[in-house]
Amino acid sequence: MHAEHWAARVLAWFDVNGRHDLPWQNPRSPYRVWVSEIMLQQTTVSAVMPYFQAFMARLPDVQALARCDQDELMSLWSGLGYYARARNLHRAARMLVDDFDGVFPQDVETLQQLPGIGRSTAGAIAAQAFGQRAAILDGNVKRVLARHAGVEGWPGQSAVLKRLWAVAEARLPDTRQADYAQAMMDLGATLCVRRNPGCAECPVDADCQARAQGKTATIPAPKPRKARPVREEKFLIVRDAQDRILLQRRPPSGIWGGLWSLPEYSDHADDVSQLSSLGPALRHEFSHFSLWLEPVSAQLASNRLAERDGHDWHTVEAALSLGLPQPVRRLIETYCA
DNA sequence: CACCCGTGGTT
DNA sequence: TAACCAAGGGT
Repeated sequence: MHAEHWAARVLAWFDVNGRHDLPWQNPRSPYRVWVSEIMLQQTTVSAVMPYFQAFMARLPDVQALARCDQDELMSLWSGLGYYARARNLHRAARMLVDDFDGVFPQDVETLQQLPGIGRSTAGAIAAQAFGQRAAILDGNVKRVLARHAGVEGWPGQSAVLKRLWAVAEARLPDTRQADYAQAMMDLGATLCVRRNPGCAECPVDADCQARAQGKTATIPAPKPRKARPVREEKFLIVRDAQDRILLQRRPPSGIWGGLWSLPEYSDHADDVSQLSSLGPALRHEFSHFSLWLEPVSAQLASNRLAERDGHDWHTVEAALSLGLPQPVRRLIETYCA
């Protein structure tokens, strides 16, 4: 496989069939590419689109992001999930302003030292924002290369991953780095999809190993799944004399880190005098467990809970403008509005 | 390496 | 419905 023969076919396909109108492509700046790459981790373009637009309208450059406060950032990220990404984005912005004079580094090694930027994201920024000859290896590219080169096994295994990186590096062209990176992702996202790939329209179908061996359904191998434990928790809806609700800021790391949420009964059993169910439990899926959220109206035994650090009364309207986890937002909309 | 970390859409 | 899937990185 000659790199230029490979890339020429991919790029020719991209020119006709690729995505050229994504919000972060025009205008394309290092800041916009960076934010989009972080937002797009583990999710889909359609989910990111509205978040990206709102984010850019409010925080148009790295300086604005660096000086934005945590609550506003979490409000902008609320509902997008994986909130550590937002916290890392914030930290990286302050590093860029403080240590890099607000100017993005252009090389993969330095980019990778910023929190939230791993090898693939560093490659994506280097290639797309700066035209560097850098490989990316996100889920799309893994699928394309694993199939075409016939690399079997689950890409989470280090040996498989290592082979895929080697293939990715070996096939880099000498020109059009930004287009090539986008082309590979587009090929994976629109044609070389997980199920029922569009091999008939594929520009590299002729020498695809998985295609030749009838293995497109098994390459790449899926991640081995484990059973998800199920947990349940009573979420407390407590009102004060002005009909405000009690919220608590969650710890800075862990599930929903840094977001505002309803107090949970298991944390505050001693402070609650009366409980009454408000409705059916709401099921929420995390990547590694399931949670039943039980909406419960509660009376406080004393005002000790409300006076704790990180606890505050909010009107329902103010609460809904905060950075809330999606199921908590749903509970408040359903039972407080 | 195993686990942690969300959410919405499909099958 | 449960399972699976979608532009990963941190610990």
